[in-house]
This record gives sequence, structure tokens and C-alpha cells, in this order.
Amino acid sequence: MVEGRRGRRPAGQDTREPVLAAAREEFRERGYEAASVRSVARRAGVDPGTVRHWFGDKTHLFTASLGLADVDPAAIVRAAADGPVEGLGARLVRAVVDLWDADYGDTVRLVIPAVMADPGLRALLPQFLGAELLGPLVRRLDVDDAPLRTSLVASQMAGVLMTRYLVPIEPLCSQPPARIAALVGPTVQRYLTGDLPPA
Amino acid sequence: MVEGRRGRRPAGQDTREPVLAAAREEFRERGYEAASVRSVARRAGVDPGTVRHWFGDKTHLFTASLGLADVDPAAIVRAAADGPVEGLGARLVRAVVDLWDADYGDTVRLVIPAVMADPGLRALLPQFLGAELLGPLVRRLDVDDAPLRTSLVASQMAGVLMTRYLVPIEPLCSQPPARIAALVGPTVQRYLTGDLPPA
DNA sequence: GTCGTTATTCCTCATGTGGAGAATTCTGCT
DNA sequence: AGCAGAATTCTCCACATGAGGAATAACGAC
Repeated sequence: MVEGRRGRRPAGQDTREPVLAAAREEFRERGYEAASVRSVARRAGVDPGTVRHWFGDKTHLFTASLGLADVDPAAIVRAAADGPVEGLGARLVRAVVDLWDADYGDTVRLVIPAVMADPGLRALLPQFLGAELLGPLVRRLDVDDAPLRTSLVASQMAGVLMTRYLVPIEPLCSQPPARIAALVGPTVQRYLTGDLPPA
Repeated sequence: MVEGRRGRRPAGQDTREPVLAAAREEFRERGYEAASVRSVARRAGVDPGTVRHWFGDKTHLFTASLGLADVDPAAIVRAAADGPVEGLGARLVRAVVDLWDADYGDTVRLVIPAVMADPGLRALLPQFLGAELLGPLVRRLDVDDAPLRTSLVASQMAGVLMTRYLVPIEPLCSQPPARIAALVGPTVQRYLTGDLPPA
């Protein structure tokens, strides 16, 4: 921060981008807990209040620093859903596991606690999982009980991701994606297209 | 805290119990995030350092205040596992959902973020889920791949509990326990005793 | 020019954590 | 019994943090 100099900076000096870069470094180096907003601000040569002004609280700074908006998980899931209905469950599991292995493996351990700790973010999750990610897929299948099936698939998916990335439970968590797809795929398939007990 | 009065208190004055009671009140009234260690100490008429001395950090104070040691989920799961193998999956799901509905429904939303935020607690979870809770059950079934089956069951269970209590996904989250058992039971049954694809 | 808006800093407050030290109780020894 | 010293229990102080509000300076529309 420019010492003793209050008020707006002269034009042409973007502060958002430096803050974002500093946040990426900080979170990568020290993890979510140990990272501090103040240190991010110091790195960016900016006052902590500025960080707050642009990104709100720490969890929002964190998710912003991950640039999660760049990747669209829903698109990947939709791509996996193209093709025959047989084996759809396995393809779906495979796609999601691959996605997370490639892009989110390192960061999900950080994202989840942040999301869980923030009521606002948590409230968005069901909407995302149900409507955004799995909803279109299940509707395409033209089955009844689509919402129920969606939530069942979401529950199994959430469980797999949780035991793979968040609370590692052996030996499932260290199986290769193909094996996980083979093991869990039939379950998802049943939730998608199989017989469900009547209410 | 007794002002200006340093050092050990006269005998017979238990401080642990008042702190625990205060913590229960505080967490119940304000939730985990908003609750403060200092406020608990104030309520108990004790210095914050005393709280720290007895219970360590905030997450440990929290779990201590829940008295989670009193209930033994493993025993309930074992009880549900007594009986014929047919329908075991459904009975198991039912038992776990009932347990959480009755005893943990209100608090799990608070427990999970606290656990996730604490690396120590998180490290204990797999051990608990795998070995303590489900391990004996799967061993009793005398199947091969017992550890793998255990982790598969854990993944589906974790998913159900997550979508029911933590990130409510409709309509699954508001189904009665019997329906959830009917829906998810076959999956657990397959993970327990069904055919699994070879490695 | 003036005037509201926006971007930025500074200050304040309550918090979680850690350490130093004081008052009490306990232990071993004579 | 009596007493020195160790262990336990507890308070105070210090520190860095996350959050919010007030003050201030540059900008843009008119």
C-alpha cells in the first residue's frame, strides 16, 4: 500500500489482477487455513481493505483465486452423456473422476471446507449439483421421477468424490478411474434408468 | 473469571463441567461459526485460557460439548447387521439414517464443517468409518475384497448423509427413512455381497 | 467547474492461539 | 507431622488475524 496516501489511485493501475495473482500464490504455498488476507494484500502492495472491497470475505477470495469459472463441469458431464444409454453410468462416473483428477485434485481438499464453512456457498451447491450438473442429463433420459433419480446419482457421486479426495478411504480412493467407473457405474446406471421401488 | 486472582482455585470447584455446559448453550444458540471461545469462558465465569487448557482448540471444545463419546454408532450398525443377509443393505441404511435423524440431525451440519476444517479430526475419519464402523460387519460376511467393499459402502453412506443433512438435495433429502432404505439399500447390498468386476 | 460515485486507505473491534507466570494441590522424604 | 519441590490448574498478556466502518482522494457525467 502506498503509505500515508488515502483515496483513489491515479488511473491505469489495476489492483484486482495483482491481488488475484497474490492470492493464487499465497493459497498454493500455505493452504487455505494458513493463508491470510493480510499477507495477500502485502504481496499485492495493497491494503487489506482493498482485497475486501473487491472480493468480499476470505472464502470468496479463495474461490475467485481458483478461477473455477473457467472450467465448466456441466459441459464435461453433458459430453459424457452423449452416446448409448448402456454404460452411461460408468461413463459418467469416469468423466467426473477424470475431471477432478486432472483439474481439481489438489484443490478440492481446500475448496470443500471453505464451501462448507460458508452458508452462502453451501446454499448454492444443491442448485448446482441438481439443476446445473445432473438435471439436463436425467431429463434427457425421459424417465419418470427424474428429480429423485438426480438426487440419488448426486448422493453416490458426492460419496465417491468425498472418499476419494476429501476423506481418503482405502482402497477405493487409490483405484484408477476406470476401476472406480466399473465398480460404481452400475449403481449410477440403476439410479438413472433402473427400477426404483414405488413410493 | 475471578478478577485479579491468579493461580489454582481452591479445591472442590470443578471448572470443566461449567465450561462444558456453557459451550453446549453457546453452540446451540449461535452455531459453530458465531460461537466464540471467549463467550463460552465468560458464561462459565472462567478465563479463556482455562477453556483452552482443558479442551484445546475450538473444534475440540465443540466435539466435547456434543458428548459424542456417549453414543456409539458402531454398536447400532452392528445391531442392524444381526439377522439374515437378505435385506442387510436396506437395514443398514435404515439404521444409519434413523440414528442421524434422531441423535445427530441438528448437529451434523455443525460437526462436519468443524471436522473438515481440522486436519487432525479429518485424519481420524477414515479410520473410524472403515475399521470401527463398517469393518467388523463386512468381515462377518466372509467375502473377499472386504476392504474394498467397506470403502464402497462408506462412499454411498457418506453420500446419502451428505445430501440429507449437509447439502440438502431434493427430493431425496426429505424422503422418510424407509424410502431411503428401499432406494439405496440394493446398492449397499450389492457392495456388500454382490458381484464386483475383477481388477 | 460541481457533484455524486467509486476506489482506496486507515482505524477499531472481537476473535483464536500461544506463552509466561502465579496460586493451589500433590508427592516424596525425613 | 512437617516440609521442600514438583505438578497441576488457572489467569494475564501479547500477537496476528478477519471483519466492518469512516475518512479521503481520484474519477466521470453533466
